[in-house]
Amino acid sequence: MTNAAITDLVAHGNSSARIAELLRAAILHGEYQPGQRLRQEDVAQRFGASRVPVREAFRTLEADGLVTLVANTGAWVSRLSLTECDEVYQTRERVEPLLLRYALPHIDEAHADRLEELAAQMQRTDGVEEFLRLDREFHLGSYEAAETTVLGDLVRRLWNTTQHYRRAFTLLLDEHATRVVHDEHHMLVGAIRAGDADDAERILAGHIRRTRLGLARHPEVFDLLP
Amino acid sequence: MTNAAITDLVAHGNSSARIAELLRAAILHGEYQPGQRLRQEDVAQRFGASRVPVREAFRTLEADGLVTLVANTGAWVSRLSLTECDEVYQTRERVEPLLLRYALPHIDEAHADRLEELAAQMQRTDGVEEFLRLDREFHLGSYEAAETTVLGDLVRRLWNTTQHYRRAFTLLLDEHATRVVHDEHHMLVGAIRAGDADDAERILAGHIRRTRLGLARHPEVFDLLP
DNA sequence: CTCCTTGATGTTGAATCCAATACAGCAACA
DNA sequence: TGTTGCTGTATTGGATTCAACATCAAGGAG
Repeated sequence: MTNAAITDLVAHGNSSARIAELLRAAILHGEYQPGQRLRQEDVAQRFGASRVPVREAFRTLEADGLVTLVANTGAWVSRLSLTECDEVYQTRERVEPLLLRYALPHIDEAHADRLEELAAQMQRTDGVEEFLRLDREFHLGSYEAAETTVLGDLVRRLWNTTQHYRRAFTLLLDEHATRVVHDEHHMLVGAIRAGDADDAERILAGHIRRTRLGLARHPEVFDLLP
Repeated sequence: MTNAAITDLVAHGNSSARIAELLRAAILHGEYQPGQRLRQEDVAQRFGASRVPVREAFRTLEADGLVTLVANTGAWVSRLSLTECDEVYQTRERVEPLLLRYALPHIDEAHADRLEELAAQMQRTDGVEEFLRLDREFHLGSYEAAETTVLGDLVRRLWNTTQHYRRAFTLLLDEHATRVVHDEHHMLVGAIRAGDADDAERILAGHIRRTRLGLARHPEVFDLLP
């Protein structure tokens, strides 16, 4: 979401749900960094509300894993350790292939074309932010057709918690690694087109696993973060 | 948690976290049924607090999947459809074996003995509530040693969302099905003792899958709920 | 010089009060 | 008779106000 879009929304009606949404976007966008303290008063002022709905928004984002609350003390943007990050990736490795399986039968030709186009765009871009956006759109886009309730939310949450670490990690990708990533994206589209759920699951699990192992080999990623 | 324990806690200091905890326990204990409306004023009175911390507790439980909030309208105890329930079980089938794998290397002899004892107790009991309590203690107990943060919470949440359905489903188990469940529990302890992660994963996944398929064969479970 | 106590200050947490919204019941009309 | 519009009431949502707690700095005792 762009900053202009955020500002637009501020003008409209107030609600803790709105604040949660905007604050989530702001955190994912990198406006607040992991470990940074969130003062109720500041956030309230920023969104033109009182502290009560802000506290409710904090509770929502806490459950999303984006904010860490400590009673009588304060709120911080969540900060994952290397092991926690690894844990999230291991979980994603198990869960996302299942979600893709749910989505598979509902992905039509046009949808697959769109995914392929995203993969191609990703290959052409140089910007890190652009890459992150496209990658997110590609993967979450491939799950979009799934008619699930809990599972979809769960996966989105896992993505959100690692957003900052994806950004830092992307900076460390060498040419070879990048090439493999792109190859896997195209293979994934192929399996999706063929409607081969087992194959798609295998490729996706491998894709996530590769990222996880890459992350484990580059613990310095965590030094790039504040 | 017993009702007495709940009442004890009411007397102590107030906080939205405390209310969330007590309300969670009350819902899981069956005091509030799926689909039942939760009025802020009622809950506030019950726990001797004002509506503000209750609203925060609602937000927490919403993220837990126990409460469903509709803006400007109200809060209800979450009610899962058959497909949603199936979805949760499919997710558990993927995720819990991973958590068990995390726990496995930290389970010592004494811990395994305790699990075996729980499995044996479960075999001896006739009461549904007792069975549910022991089953929960057995499985979550087997994960207890895992030094995880997100994954453990995630699994606990999945268990919570299906608590009412587990209760209803247990009532429908015939003698044969019950026997298979007990067998699998003992096989699981065996694999845990042997430290065989692959085998333990396989058994646990099958165990959860069997329950899921049983649930799918007995859609009348959902008629037992209000 | 170090460690503990003690107060000042800022921040969080909760209660009360007020506004806005949804809902039920009733009435008027086609 | 069924539908639509209106009004009163119950309930939720948010702002303000006040209390409780944590943090930090300064000062005093060992």
